[in-house]
Amino acid sequence: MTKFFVKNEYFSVEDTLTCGQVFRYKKLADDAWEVYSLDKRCVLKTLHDGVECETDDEQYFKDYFDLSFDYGKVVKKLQTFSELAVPIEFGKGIRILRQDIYETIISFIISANNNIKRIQGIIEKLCARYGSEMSGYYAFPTLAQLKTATVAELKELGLGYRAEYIYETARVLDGALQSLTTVTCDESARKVLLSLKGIGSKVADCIMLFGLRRFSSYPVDTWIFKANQTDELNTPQKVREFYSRRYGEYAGLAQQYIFHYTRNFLNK
DNA sequence: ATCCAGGCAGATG
DNA sequence: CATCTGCATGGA
Repeated sequence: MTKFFVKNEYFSVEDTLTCGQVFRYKKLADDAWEVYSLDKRCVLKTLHDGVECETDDEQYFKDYFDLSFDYGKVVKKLQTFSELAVPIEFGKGIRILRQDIYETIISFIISANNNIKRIQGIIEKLCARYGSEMSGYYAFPTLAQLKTATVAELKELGLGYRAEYIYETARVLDGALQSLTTVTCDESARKVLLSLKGIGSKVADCIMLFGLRRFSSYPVDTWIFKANQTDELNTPQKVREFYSRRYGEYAGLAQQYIFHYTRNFLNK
C-alpha cells in the first residue's frame, strides 16, 4: 500500500466520482471516498491543500484519474460559452476518468433505461457473484468469469431484459475488444460498439468518452435531453448533433458539467 | 397507480 | 432514412 498526494485545482474527488461516469465507488466519510476499477482499489482523502490517495497500484490510479492532463486550458475554452459558466463553476473539479474499456462496456450496457442507484446495486451484485474476492471487496469479473453466467442467473441480479444483452455481448467481446485496439478514427470505434447487443447511440457515446477517452463524444441521455431540448432540437439525435458541433473537441467534458449540474439542481 | 431512470432492439412507414 | 412500441425493475 502506497500513498501519493495530488495538488490540483481541477480535481474534486466527489464531483468526479458522482457525476455518473463510474458506478463502483463508496463514500467513507465527509471527505473520504473509495473507488474500484477492475480488481484494484483506491482510497481518497480530501485535505485542505489537496487529495491524498492510497492504493496498491499508484501508477494505475495516476493514469485512471488522468492526473497529467491539464484541465485549465480546456475549462478556459469551454467558458467562452456563456451557458456553461454556471455548470462549470458548480462542477469544475470533474475529471474524465480513463476507465478500463471492458468494464466500461459492461457497466454502460447495464445503465440503459436505468437509474444510477440501481445500476450501482446491480454491478455490486455482479462483482460479488462472479468476481474474485479481494481483501475486503470483490473485483469486477473478468470476461472469462462473466462468460460462466447464464441468462437466468444474470436476471437474478435484477438485470431484467438487459441480461440477454450482457450474455450475448460477452460471447463476442474478445473480438470486439481486439478490433477496438486497432481502430484509429472515432467513427470506426463507434461502429464496433454499435454492433454489440445492448449498445445504441447514447451508450456508445458514454463508452467512447469514459472508456476510450474520446472527449468529443456528447452522450444524450434523458437529463441532457431535458436540459438541451428546444422546439427545433426536439430529438436526442438533433441535440447530439448540435451540441457536439458547438462544443467541438471537448464536447464530452461540457456534457459532464451540464449533466452533473442538471441532475443536482434542476431535478432533485 | 402511474411515471421515470445515463435507451435499446425490432418492426413498421 | 425516421418514427413507434414493448420492455424488467424498483423507487418516488
